[in-house]
Amino acid sequence: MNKLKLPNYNLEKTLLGGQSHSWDKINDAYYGFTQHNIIKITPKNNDEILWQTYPKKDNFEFLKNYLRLDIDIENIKRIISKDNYVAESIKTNPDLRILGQDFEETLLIFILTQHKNIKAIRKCVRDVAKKFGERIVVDDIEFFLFPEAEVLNNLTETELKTTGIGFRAKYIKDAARILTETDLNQRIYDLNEQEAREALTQIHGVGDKVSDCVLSFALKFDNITPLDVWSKRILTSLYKLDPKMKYEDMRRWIDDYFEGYAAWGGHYLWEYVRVHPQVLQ
DNA sequence: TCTCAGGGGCGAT
DNA sequence: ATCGCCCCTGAG
Repeated sequence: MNKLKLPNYNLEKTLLGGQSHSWDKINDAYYGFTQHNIIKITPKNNDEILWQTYPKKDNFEFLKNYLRLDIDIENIKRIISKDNYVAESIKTNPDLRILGQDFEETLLIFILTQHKNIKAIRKCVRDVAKKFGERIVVDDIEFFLFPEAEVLNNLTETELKTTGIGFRAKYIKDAARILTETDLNQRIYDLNEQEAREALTQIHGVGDKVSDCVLSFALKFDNITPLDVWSKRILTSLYKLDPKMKYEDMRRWIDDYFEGYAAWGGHYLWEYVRVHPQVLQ
């Protein structure tokens, strides 16, 4: 295991919160899966971690990028502390972070999240991994990598549906096809916000919300936060926005409000009301 | 056992 | 611009 100094990083809220569905906490350690590796992180002494990646060991470049170790969290918290709701959330969820997850994995998984609750999402993501992903054993625990687009692309819609993903199967199929047959996977990193969104919404089954999940949770657009039903409730109920506002106008509003850090401000609010839905009353 | 809604998006009006 | 429906799963 490698040791890393990691003060002010809320592993619990960051890894087990709403931006990733790939982590489990088992005996005080966090285990996560991607399309390429299993990551184990064990908190130690409050301000450091022990970590390892499998099967390719010691992949620090991956970890550094995934945890976004270069972020100045204090500065961001200062910028987004605009009101009591955010301040309260920072207290409730101290040092919650935004991750830099893999593009392809994030896209595929958030396609699966449509019209599901968190529990169902976690189950169905694991079902897909278990059925079509590579098995890796760490600490005598069985994990599965999330399958690559190329693997999914070679499956029929019927085969995909054996995992219980229902109408999302044809969406996964179209995404897998585009990821396999085009260079989107490389090109996406050179695109600006508008171009990236256009490229993503070309995929059948990917709309505003899912593409914003990808922009925010994978592509590091710090000014974008996905506006799902909960975020919309927050904006209309707490911030008195008109419920009939178009998605695009709400997105512009929250981007402006958090001065380019909507990914962070929006996520602090989202985690807060998820734990305390009564504040929306 | 049955009903119902759930981290959206599509296709028909 | 609005609205029913999509396939499945877990909660009540």
